Amino acid sequence: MEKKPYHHGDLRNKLIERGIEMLSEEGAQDFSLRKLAAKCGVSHTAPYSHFESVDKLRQAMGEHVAHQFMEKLRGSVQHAEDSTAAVTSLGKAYISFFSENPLYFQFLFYHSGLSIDFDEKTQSDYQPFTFFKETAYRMFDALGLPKEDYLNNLIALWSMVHGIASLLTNKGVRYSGDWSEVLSNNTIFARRKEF
Amino acid sequence: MEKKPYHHGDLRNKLIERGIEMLSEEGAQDFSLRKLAAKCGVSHTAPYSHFESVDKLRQAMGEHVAHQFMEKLRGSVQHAEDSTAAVTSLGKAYISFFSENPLYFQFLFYHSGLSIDFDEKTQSDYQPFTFFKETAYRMFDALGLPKEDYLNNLIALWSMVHGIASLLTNKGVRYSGDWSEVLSNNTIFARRKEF
DNA sequence: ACTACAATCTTTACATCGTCAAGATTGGTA
DNA sequence: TACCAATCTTGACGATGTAAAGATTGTAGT
Repeated sequence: MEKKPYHHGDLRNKLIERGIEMLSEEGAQDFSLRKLAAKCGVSHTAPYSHFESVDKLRQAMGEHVAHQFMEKLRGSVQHAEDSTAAVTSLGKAYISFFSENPLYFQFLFYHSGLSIDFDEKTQSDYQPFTFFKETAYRMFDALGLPKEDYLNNLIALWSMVHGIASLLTNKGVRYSGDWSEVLSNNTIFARRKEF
Repeated sequence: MEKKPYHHGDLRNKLIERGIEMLSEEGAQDFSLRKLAAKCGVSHTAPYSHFESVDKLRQAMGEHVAHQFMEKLRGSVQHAEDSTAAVTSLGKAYISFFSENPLYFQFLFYHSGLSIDFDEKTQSDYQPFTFFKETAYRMFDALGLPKEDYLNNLIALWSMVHGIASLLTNKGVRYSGDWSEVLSNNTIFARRKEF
């Protein structure tokens, strides 16, 4: 859409895109403003014309990644037969997104300034969590769950999916099995009367 | 046990302890070797006599925190009536540990060099995961689960607990409810036939 | 008791980092 | 055409992790 806002090129967008590239290659740890500026062929302070600090840049990069994430989540429920199937494929999409880009997890949840508010009734932002919530609540409706259990079950579901993503993207954790089946194949929660 | 290994004091241990203090106060982001050295009253390169790099220091700090973590987990199952109660209070201890020290989560799982191997049959180290596994398997025995479901259910349980800890320690996530009840009060996993 | 040695700590130096201030470049606009 | 404001560069600052060289000092060997 908006291109070449100025004479030296599309720096703002290039910073975001090459920044995310850099992230995928080197990790959030080794990311640096100066290296990124060099990779974009500009001086080390040029980014300050577009972002007031490196944190604001990270935030913009985070929003970009969050957008990709959302696209994946949205696409995953496109052809779901019912609301339960929608939640299932949503969870799998959540997990496979980070499985494909392990470095995005750390970045998205710890460096992007993203926020999730479980208390807020109306989540205004175009955010992954809102979408997850709506999809889950539709399933809860279909299952006829008591309304007062909605929030707790939403968080339980989200925690499980998020926990799987957190573990599979952790370099210190090794598991040769299929992470996306953890959600499907567990039987223990159905067995126990109370934890 | 081993104290004052040399003439200027117990620097190695002091670095670890004050380092963890610093962490609790300022967060893993603002941690710095030089500030820590200053806080210990030594020059900024003195730590290099005990740790070859800042990452090795973090690793040692991680092991120290992991030890505290283990103490908490061990204590939590001390008076459990049966194996199911043990798993429940273990999960709650896991969650409340990070609830009390939110900054430890990031540190322990991303900066300490800790490793968890779900594939390994015999986990040799004195590690939280091994303990969690043994406790969970004891419950699976009591419940008469099929052996081939053990690993998958272990990971499902761990993911849920870990996911809750991950969310509650995330500064971008707000939830005024009680995180430690998420594990207990969910009903959705018991309801669904298959995800 | 004296001498070496090795562990510990200090000083100095360097490259890299994020950021700030001042000035140069340049496209659009009046 | 002249100005302006957005964009980019140059140079500098303090903070960071770390390498190299030298000083200090407890301990071991004679």
